[in-house]
Amino acid sequence: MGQTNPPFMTGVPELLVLRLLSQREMYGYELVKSVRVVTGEAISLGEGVIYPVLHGLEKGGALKAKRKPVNGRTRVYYSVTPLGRERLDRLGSEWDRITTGIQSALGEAGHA
Amino acid sequence: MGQTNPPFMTGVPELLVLRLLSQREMYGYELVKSVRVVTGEAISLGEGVIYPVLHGLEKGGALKAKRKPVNGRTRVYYSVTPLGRERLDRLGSEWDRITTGIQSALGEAGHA
DNA sequence: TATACATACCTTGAAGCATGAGGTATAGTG
DNA sequence: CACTATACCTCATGCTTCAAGGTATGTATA
Repeated sequence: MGQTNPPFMTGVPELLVLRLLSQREMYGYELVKSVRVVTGEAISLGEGVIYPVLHGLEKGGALKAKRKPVNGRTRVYYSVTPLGRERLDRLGSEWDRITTGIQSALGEAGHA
Repeated sequence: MGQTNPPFMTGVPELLVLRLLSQREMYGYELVKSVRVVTGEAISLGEGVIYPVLHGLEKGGALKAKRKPVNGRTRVYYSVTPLGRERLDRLGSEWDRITTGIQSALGEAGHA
């Protein structure tokens, strides 16, 4: 049944979604593919991850949704609100803080 | 009640514990303080995090425990087994893969 | 017509795992 | 005698990722 709690992934979907949407508005299905591209295929998020994150962020006021009918199908475009930008800033700082700390720990290369 | 699933921390305790123990054997209480030091105070893991990780890794054969009485108190020293080293390598690669991917995504600095 | 695949939205169950708080006990210090 | 440091431990909570499955339209293929 695969892995439900893969290492180092907690918070990553939210960070990536906020980051991508801070550059331009996108819809869920587009985000799924975009994440793969911008991470150089390193990270792949399924729709089962993206949509809940989108809904959660919207409910929290970090995103704004806008429905657009395109070719008979309906797309839901999301954009980042000012509150979402704050959240992105905070998450980004946290990301830096933690990766810097770990890099420092891993860098103590056997200088014994 | 604080945060139960803080961003970016999943898998981090295990990575740090394996990394520190790969350099020299240590006991739980010592690890708690060591993590703070080697991460430059960026990451602080409580005993409620360290001990379960230690027990899980030992049960999985990645660590070996050795009891030593010191000054009337008992210390449980842990060292990394060959299997633990493999696990550390795998976790380390995964860490690199993900951080590289995210850095790449974050680096797309508004070139719009 | 039927088949299949891409687009595009969605929900759900499972379960891992960090966290804080709390518990036990010994040694040393004021 | 109280308080702090050392040193071990367990537990409930609940967030969050994930795979799998569900609905529906458009388009290409045979």
